[in-house]
Amino acid sequence: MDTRRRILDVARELFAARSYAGTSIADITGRLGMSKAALYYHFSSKAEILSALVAEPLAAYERLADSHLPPAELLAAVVDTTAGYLDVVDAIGSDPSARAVIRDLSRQRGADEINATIVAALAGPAPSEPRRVRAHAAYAVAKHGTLSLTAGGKLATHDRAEILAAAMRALDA
Amino acid sequence: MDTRRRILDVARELFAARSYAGTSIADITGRLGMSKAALYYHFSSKAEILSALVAEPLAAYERLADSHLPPAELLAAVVDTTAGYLDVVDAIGSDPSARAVIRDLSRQRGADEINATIVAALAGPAPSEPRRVRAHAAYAVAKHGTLSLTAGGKLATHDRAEILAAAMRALDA
DNA sequence: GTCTATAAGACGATAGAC
DNA sequence: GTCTATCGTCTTATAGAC
Repeated sequence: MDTRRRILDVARELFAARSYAGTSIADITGRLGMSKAALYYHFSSKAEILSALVAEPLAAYERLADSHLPPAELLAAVVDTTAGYLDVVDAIGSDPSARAVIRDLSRQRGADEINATIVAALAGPAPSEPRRVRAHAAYAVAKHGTLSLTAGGKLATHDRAEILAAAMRALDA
Repeated sequence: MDTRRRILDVARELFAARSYAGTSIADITGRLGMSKAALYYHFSSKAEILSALVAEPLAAYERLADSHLPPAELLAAVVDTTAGYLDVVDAIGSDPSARAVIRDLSRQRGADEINATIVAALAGPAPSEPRRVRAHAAYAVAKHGTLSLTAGGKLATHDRAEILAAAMRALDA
């Protein structure tokens, strides 16, 4: 059962470097020193590896979208969720081939729709056009700011407070 | 010579939807109703299609990184460059397989390094840790905020002013 | 659980006719 | 400038032995 984890770790790393479509099963098993058939004992398809990788973070973002939290708490939750699943968000959140596979994985809402829901929650009901723009800006800070800031490492407490404050300033004119 | 443009248009669209590695030459020619051999009359390889697509926007970001503009002007230039090459940035800027190919295209600085240079310019010389965090936040607004805001369309003048103001607020505590 | 071997097809790219 | 046909390789996935 530890082999499963090792496969997922290597897959995440390679998907981040070469994308899902650009990574072959042989690439993964080659780095692990095992045969392709051995991998298929643990996973029934390539798509299932991706699915196991994204299921948890995707569900977390989905809960956020449905949380009805006020803007300040919602932004904090976006920062924490992004930091918490940093490696997966980095590896797969920006890979079109992975996103396409996830969409076809019989899932109702894709990542794009979840993002849009969160931005709408930040903007509030019947937002003015400037307010809508500021919601996009704040979400960009909370998600991509956190990502690029903590590239590779962990999010320190004082950095968390600072990025959250920046997101709030972007939201409130 | 118009055929070349039609190929690039379809390639950009498919790379955005399925990534570079996830798009085959047959996918592109299939949508254009031409044979694979016909495409290879206009481009000598798949990588050359990608290269033709990204050369101009990549050079534009590189000029920005070397511009030594003060923060306010630099952020405005990032917003305008991102909006100006919206479709390409969207299609390829977030695709790991494309980024890997571009890196191997005998180019000195990759996209990651260019981004880091711009963030460093925003932070200024010998920045404090909070200032460094704010530089990441401001760049996230200027790039990803602009991207998600104008998804598919064009950046309106008043939206441009609003996102720029949000980026400046993120930068200055 | 892991191996070797292989099926069945998609892939990038080319040859040569028109 | 575009076609059909094909080369050699890589791909996902499986069969069957250990």
